[in-house]
Amino acid sequence: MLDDRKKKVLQAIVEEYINTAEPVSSNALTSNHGLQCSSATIRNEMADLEKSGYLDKTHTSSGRIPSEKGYRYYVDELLKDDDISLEEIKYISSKLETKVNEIEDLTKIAANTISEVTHYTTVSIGPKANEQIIKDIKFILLGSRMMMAVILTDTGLVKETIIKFDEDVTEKQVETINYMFNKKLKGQPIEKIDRPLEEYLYDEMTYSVNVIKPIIEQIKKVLEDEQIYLEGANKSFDLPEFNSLEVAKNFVNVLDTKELMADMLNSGFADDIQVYIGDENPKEELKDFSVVTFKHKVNGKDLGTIGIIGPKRMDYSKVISVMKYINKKLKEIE
Amino acid sequence: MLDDRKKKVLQAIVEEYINTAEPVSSNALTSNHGLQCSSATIRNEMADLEKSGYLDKTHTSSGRIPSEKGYRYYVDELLKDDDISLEEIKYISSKLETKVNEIEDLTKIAANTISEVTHYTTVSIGPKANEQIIKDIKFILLGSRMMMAVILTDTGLVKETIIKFDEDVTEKQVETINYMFNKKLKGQPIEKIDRPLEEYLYDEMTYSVNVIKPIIEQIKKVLEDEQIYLEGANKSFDLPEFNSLEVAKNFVNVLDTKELMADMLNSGFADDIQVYIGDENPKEELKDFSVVTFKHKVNGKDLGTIGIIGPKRMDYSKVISVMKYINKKLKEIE
DNA sequence: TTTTAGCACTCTTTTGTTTTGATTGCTAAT
DNA sequence: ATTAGCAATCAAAACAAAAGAGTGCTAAAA
Repeated sequence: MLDDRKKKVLQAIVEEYINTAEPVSSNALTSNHGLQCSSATIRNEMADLEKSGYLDKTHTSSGRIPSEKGYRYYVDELLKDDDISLEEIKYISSKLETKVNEIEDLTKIAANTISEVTHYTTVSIGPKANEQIIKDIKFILLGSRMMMAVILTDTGLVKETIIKFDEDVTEKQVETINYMFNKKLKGQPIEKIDRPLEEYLYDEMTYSVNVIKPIIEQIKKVLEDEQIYLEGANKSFDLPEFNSLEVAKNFVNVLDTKELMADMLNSGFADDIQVYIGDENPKEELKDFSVVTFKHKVNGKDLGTIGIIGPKRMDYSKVISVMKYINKKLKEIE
Repeated sequence: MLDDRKKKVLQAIVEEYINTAEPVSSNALTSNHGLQCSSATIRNEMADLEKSGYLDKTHTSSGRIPSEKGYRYYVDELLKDDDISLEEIKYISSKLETKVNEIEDLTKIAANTISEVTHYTTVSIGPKANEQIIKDIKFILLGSRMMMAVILTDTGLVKETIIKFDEDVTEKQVETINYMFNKKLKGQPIEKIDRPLEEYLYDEMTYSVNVIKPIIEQIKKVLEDEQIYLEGANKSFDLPEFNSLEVAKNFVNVLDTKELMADMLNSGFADDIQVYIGDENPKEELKDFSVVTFKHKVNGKDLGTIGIIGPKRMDYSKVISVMKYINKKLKEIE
């Protein structure tokens, strides 16, 4: 366990490094940071902290930088989670008051707001339909061989898709389809749109496979479809760590890989805020970055996930404060 | 006017520079490129070409690189537009055979294919609704205060949107709305959904402003909405010009600015392929890049636009060949 | 008149060396 | 337990020299 002064030193180093991106020297900590001792004493403390793995050196005679263990300790034990100004609160509130017609948009707006307030890159993904309960399905004929299906869920999610057919479909058929789908699916979870349902419908209805099959297929497809939204990719490029071309390239690569982003946002089951520091990231490609994710849930139902990607030297304090505040606000809206 | 040998020299330099990204020396051109003369002669030709503005030097004793005028001449006069292999043709064809339910998807697939074949970053934007003719509008009640509007146009474009109300809306009202909108709009261009229509509807229908207003507003909003799709942002980072942090940063900035991308894709009225080299770009921010855009049109109706963004040292030959082929293929599909 | 060989000159790139300065770790004094 | 003092360490900056690639020009050859 770290004694009080060690905690203070560690905290000071983490915060200083987050601010300056430069290794922190023993001297730098004597001036402010409320440490009442000489640089020599701090040097001793730093040596200890390094021995226990909380700090790293870039070379023999350099100042210290936090190790991943150091960041972790900081996030778990030393963090302030109310690092948010009145202006920021006002700004966030006003942004979240935007009227939205689709709940996905709320997640997008939240992600956009987080990116603006924290100056980090965010990614977001809409609600996962799978867990939701079907409230209503509507089929609308848009042409002789084209139909739209609209699925409404208990959380207010609306998913619609166009379905095209190789043969004509009549108004009458659509009515039956409407009736049958609703009879079987209303009140059921979305994953009930599956193979057994398809078989059942083949039996019950006299229409050809050419009608039922595309409907099921297309609905499944649109429900699985995970659209990723990116905000402020350019913001990261102003950070000094992105002066290394390798890091910058890696970053663009990561952002460009939609599957990776989706996996990242879907990993972690927690309802709340998750912090992944460097190697803690489930994805190898993210090992040089820190990721903070937060799932927007209501009654255990996923309404979308937002992730911040930044350097390990991320301003965790600010990020977590902002996320907590937004989380609170979102819950109020529901 | 350039004589034959000068053309050959210019072409060789452009192509060599596109390949190697290094200033081209007089010596490099003697070996291959079918020039039957010594390096001294080539040096003289190069000096001439530089004097006429087709070539630049990076410093006094360096080889030459094409100037923007040089690239322009190359694109206008020296380009081969059938620089496409059998494998590429096969690959493109197979990709474009993918069944799509919405025409926007076709543009996305084409953009993705172009990015894969050329290894450049592409951006794409869906069809502009404005110019299209309304074929049908459908309103579907999704709840007591929620409605969906679906607009179908003559080119097969389908746009749908959710509209929420502050008061209850009845099935009966929806029927009237359906009737009125279709009566006024069927066969009309989409821009007819405007203020005069709104006024007319206020007069004709007895419903409150609270119903008509959100419908018109939301429909207008969704029709104006321009979603930009990005493909292969990471590919550009493998190019040597992106070793300059400034260029890389600029590039990410540009891609991140959706409005800029939209403007870029919307600029230029031509039906066909447009090449913007460096300063020719209508947007200042793109002056270090070359952009090739291509509008996918059928009967003069916009079905989406695709843009390639890359270094000025872009492989115009390949890019234009691929675009031409894809353009041809797309026309076949319609 | 056009082409080419030859060579001095220019400028970048690379490599090596020295200097500077920040910061530590350790020792001995407080 | 803390601190002042100082040698040791190492990165980064500044400087210098050498190497190499390529041109432009001149004068000879075609």
